[in-house]
Amino acid sequence: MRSPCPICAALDLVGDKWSLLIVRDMIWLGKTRYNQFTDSPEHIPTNILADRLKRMERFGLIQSKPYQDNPPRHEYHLTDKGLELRPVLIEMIHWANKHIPGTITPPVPID
Amino acid sequence: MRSPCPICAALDLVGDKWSLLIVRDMIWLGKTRYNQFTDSPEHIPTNILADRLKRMERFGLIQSKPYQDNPPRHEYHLTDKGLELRPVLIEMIHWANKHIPGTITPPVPID
DNA sequence: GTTTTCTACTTGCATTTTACAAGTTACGTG
DNA sequence: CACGTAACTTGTAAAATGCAAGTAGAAAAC
Repeated sequence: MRSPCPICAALDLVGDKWSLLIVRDMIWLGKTRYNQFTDSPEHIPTNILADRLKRMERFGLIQSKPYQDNPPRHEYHLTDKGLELRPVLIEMIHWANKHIPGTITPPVPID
Repeated sequence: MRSPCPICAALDLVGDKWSLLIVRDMIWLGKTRYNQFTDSPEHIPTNILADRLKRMERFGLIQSKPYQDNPPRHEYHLTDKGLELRPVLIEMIHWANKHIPGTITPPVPID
């Protein structure tokens, strides 16, 4: 930890360009599998996705459950800790819709 | 822009480990000068600080005002666009205080 | 029943970003 | 006039990111 500041601590976990987009896909689009995340319009690189899924599981934001044995495959689901990032994302949506032209209010209800 | 998604657009501006810490210092600690930011407990590297101040000004999150001519020095102040990141930060504080042990509720009132 | 496609990754490598240390420039103090 | 301070800049090593290609097994297509 860089400091005991809660904002700093949060940024240590999700302060990058990709983690919160994965959370977004899980919360509002119900995505759970590898391919579904790579299909998103931002086109996350596959090595970054693999890394973030591992990282987020290590941090307790998501949990992976195997859904077949051979070859081993898993689905990724948000834990409570991950799910509760939702208010943060909602405020980011409000802010961006107000201040960044060209952003589109999501077609799904956000709250 | 990677996509018109508001969350993605917000992350393109502040999706890194340092920008929001500078905003935090401005909102709750009233910091405006270079040295004040380097004094924070996270110890931002000076080149990163210089880069972020320029970047955030380019994005319209802050505005720099000269307060002396020779040598040229400026103070940095949040614009409305920057100030309104406050609800995002507040949700991050709530989240971290609940889910990351060792974080300390800030000594200043957050809302 | 073999070739092709699909899923879920991993690997290699070039580019970019970050981190740390040291240097610079002009002013302010004793 | 030596010394400290504010606000940077520069150099360089380390880490993160991005892109393309490769892989292994299963399922689908022909």
